[in-house]
Amino acid sequence: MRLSRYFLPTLKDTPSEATIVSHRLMLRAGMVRQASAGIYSWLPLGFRVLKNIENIVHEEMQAAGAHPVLMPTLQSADLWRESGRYDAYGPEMLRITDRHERDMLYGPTNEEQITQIVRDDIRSYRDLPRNLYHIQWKFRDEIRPRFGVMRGREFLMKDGYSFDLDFESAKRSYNIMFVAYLRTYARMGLKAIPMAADSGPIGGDLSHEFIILADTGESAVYADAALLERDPRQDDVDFTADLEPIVQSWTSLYAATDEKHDPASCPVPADRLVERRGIEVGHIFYFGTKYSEPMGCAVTMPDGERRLLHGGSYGIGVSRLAGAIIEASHDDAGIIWPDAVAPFDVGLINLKSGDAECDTVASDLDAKLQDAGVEVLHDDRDERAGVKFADMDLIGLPWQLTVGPRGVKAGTVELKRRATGEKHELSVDSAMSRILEGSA
RNA sequence: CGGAGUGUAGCGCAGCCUGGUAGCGCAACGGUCUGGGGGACCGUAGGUCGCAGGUUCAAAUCCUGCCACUCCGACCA
Repeated sequence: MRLSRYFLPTLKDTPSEATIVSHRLMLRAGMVRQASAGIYSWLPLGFRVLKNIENIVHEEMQAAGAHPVLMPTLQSADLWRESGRYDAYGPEMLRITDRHERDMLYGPTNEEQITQIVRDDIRSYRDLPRNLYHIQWKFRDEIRPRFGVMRGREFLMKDGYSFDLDFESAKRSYNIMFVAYLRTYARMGLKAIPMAADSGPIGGDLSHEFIILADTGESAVYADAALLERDPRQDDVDFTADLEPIVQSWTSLYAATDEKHDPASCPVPADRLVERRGIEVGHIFYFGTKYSEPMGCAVTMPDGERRLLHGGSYGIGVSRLAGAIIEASHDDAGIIWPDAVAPFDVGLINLKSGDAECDTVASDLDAKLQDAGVEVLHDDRDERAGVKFADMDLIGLPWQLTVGPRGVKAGTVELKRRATGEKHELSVDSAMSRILEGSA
């Protein structure tokens, strides 16, 4: 992509409304613009990040056996009256009336909608278990939206729902999502720690929040130091096997948000207890028959018995993650994207746009990288070097490749790794191979 | 919803107290010189001062009401 033809409105000054770093950087890097309180437009660069996050979520959900669907943003109030939540949900739910005076609502979540779908079309125990999910915009009319996309009113969420015959099987579904979440966050370059959470009025101890650590996080978290040192990656998981040992290996170590943490009863000795800041990027819970009972969601068993389904729901804040990743990964100059979610792999800087030799070398490199499957943002603007370097650091692409008259004469280009700042003068070929190795 | 603020050019801000020609920096546009970490100079363009009403010869400035946005608190992916 040639920057001269792209839409990347970067800012030198920080808009005054932004106080936390991810919000500032998302505005400055031209990723988002605020439409109104807690509601954002996503510009090309931000949209690419959002899509990358979505893709990882899709891949991991499907690897774990969940099936993608797409449910509407607008739902019927009658459906929510069935579960009793139309009245239970407070002013946080945006209520709308259509031209026929029918009560509608902009979905803050989709338990009712998915339960209706399953109720209508899953009739036999043979059809279970099932796990359906979608990635769709939600609206919650937060009392006070803030922190940019980290706590917007409109936000993109992956919400998934499992349906099982009994607790045993529902617990298996829960474990699958637990492990899938670990994998999902790890792939984004994040260390997300599962922490015991309140599961609301129903459902014992089966609820976990996934928290990533960031100095600017909104809530304090307390954890066993051993937990923070764990490598969150979960490679080669066999989702058909018993996942309880993996889940246990995480949940057996103490971790709690400040709401749940009680210094008096904390089992971790002081020297091993670590206090950090965290951002919630996911929440999973098992809720049994909370929705299937009032909404009559049941299947027929071999002996003819009608059995209510046991449900769980699983959320990932997709748009929040874009901000959360920046909170966890940035420096004074700007964003430092983990490779997997970066909007482009390489920022190619032509220092002397208009110079025949530089133009040729840069264009060739651009083409070669693209042929090799590398996504390139090619800064071919007629700007001064400092502007280009500053913009490139700001938007935080993993690799920066600089083509300038000095290097062109010597037959080299400069390759910089954004995360470390490490720079090397290399031949075009070895720069290429470093990038291909590094991003593979 | 309680508390505290802010609305003046695309962005960052001054001017308001003490009413009298609407300003600065950056960005934009044209040009000259430059050219490896946000360069310099010359020129141009851009504003119903959030909206409505009031006071006054005269309102960005004083008064009233409304709206929007931000920050702190309780709530949430």
